[in-house]
Amino acid sequence: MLSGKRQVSEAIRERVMRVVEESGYRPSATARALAHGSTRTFGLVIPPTSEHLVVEQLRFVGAVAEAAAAHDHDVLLSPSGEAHESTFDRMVGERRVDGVIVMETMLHDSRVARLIEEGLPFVTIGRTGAEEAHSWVDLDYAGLVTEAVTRLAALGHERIALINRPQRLLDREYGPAFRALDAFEKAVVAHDLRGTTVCAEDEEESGAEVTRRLLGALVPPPTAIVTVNERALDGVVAALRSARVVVPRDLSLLAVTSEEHARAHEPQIGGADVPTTEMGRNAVEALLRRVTHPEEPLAHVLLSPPFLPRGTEGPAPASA
Amino acid sequence: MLSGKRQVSEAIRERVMRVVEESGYRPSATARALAHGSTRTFGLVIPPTSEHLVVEQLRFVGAVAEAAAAHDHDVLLSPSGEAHESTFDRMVGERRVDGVIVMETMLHDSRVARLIEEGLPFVTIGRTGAEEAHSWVDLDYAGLVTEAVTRLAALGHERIALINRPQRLLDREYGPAFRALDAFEKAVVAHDLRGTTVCAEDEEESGAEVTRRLLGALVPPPTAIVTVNERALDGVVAALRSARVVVPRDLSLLAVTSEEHARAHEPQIGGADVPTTEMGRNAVEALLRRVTHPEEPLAHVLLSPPFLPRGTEGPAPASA
DNA sequence: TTGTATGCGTTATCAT
DNA sequence: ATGATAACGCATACAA
Repeated sequence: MLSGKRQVSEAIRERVMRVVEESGYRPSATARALAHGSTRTFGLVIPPTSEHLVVEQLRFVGAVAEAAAAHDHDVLLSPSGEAHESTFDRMVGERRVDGVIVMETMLHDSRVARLIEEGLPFVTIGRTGAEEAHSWVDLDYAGLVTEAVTRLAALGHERIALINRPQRLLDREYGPAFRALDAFEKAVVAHDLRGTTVCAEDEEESGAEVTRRLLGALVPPPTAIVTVNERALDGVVAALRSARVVVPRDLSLLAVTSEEHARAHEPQIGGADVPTTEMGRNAVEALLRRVTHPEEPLAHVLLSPPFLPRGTEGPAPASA
Repeated sequence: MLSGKRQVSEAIRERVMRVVEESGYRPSATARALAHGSTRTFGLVIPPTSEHLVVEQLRFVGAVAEAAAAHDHDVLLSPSGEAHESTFDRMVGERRVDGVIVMETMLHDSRVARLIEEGLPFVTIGRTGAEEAHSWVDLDYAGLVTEAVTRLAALGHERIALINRPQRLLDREYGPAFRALDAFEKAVVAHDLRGTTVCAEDEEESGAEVTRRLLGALVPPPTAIVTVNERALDGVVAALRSARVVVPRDLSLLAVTSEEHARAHEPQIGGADVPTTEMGRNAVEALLRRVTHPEEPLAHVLLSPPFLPRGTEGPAPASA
């Protein structure tokens, strides 16, 4: 009972503190966890490295670790993917953690099912199909894509392309890819435009390749591109430059990507930020509430960062 | 004693297994850790997110998590930096882990001192000044930079620039930055060349800015650039393109960076790979040996990936 | 081969 | 206000 939960006289308190100082005593986290029933540790399920990890995700991992540290909690990593299922299994089965944050949540997610079954508190990054049933923190991809299309429509664009995340993620019903596609198609119909949607891998070369295809195969080509694929964006910019397509004179370009990444380009790419730090902080705090106050309502945090024009959107060029 | 350490008759084994199945029993990791004295967990000290994290580092974190998982171990994150010292303190002080992997090791590193003091097994990524005193996994930056300079000298280059990691890391005596600089200066002298060394932040814009300075301020400008700064490389390439400098016709460019990153450029950048996966695996296995066989010699793993020319090095242009 | 008791280092609950 | 003691859930050593 070293940690001040008891009424202690000043004298004895002094004495104890002195001994603690001198002997360099530190309580054992393991023993405390066993006795107290809480590990002061959160699990973080990260995407497999076999897929291309993006800077956004790294920043998020760091943000979670730092936010957890701010609340005196540690973070236990659990790589997901076929080969590493056992880690997740250990984490939840052996109760190594008080709660879990799940990255790259799918609309139908087996990990979420397992967590519900085990009754372990958790927060997902991105919503599942049963979004009312658990806490989540998500980015409003649908709203942001809709806004992008609306802006472009207002500027007179009639042919717009969406460069989405990898097809594999769409197939596995990855929320952001799924919702971006859905919102894009609806917005295109609403504004009576011609929309094209393509997937690119999370890598530059794929983004470049897809862009070349958009410019070459489509007749006439789109006058604006919207993308939610951070890594592909680099390739898009490179391909446009190679093709001597000047932004925004010949083509408008908007992206949902981390602000740091958007501003690293020349010109800086307009669009909305993926606020990784804020998402990490929100996730940790939501999880903490689930753990300490299970009776409180679930947290549903839908972040909608402002759209920042940075000069990469302009009026549609006179038709070809 | 569920885990096969005891001689059990087949009959009772069956019975136990059946009950385990039916009741969904799972041993508690915490209780086991307390009784057995080992947590089956490794700590991983990551750089602060306030600095620009690079893809290399993210891949390394993932690689460590996956390598640890392959040996039935989990990974506990510890963000380093002023504000988060408490996390590290908890990790080692309260013995939440069996061992620690330290990223971004400095030549004089307080965390290493602490770990030695505590007698906790650990492996550093990069060497400290007392490299014989502990296990480490490092990349041979000195050797790779030397090879780059030697190659360029053989091609007739006489003015070569090194774009290093941020000045801040040099000031704090960060090994890779330190050794790259040292090796560069020695190689330049050995081949009787004119060398220029500059630091760039870990971001594109800084790389571009530094490159513009090299091309503009130096008269005559260098005919070759060597860099160990992954993020700055993007800026270097962009600045060269803007300045209409054609690689390798006008200038040779070599980089030590992750292969994935080097190949994402057009043209692909020649140089040496930063083998993050291999480093992660080596670090985990070295740490595992320290934990299980403390009497065995320390592991000193110096990785020296092959230099891969990819067409960005050519003969020195006829002098201006 | 099998049952039983004690210890791991805390927290929490009793009496005092 | 303080001291003693029982859990916490498992491993291990010792009896049986």
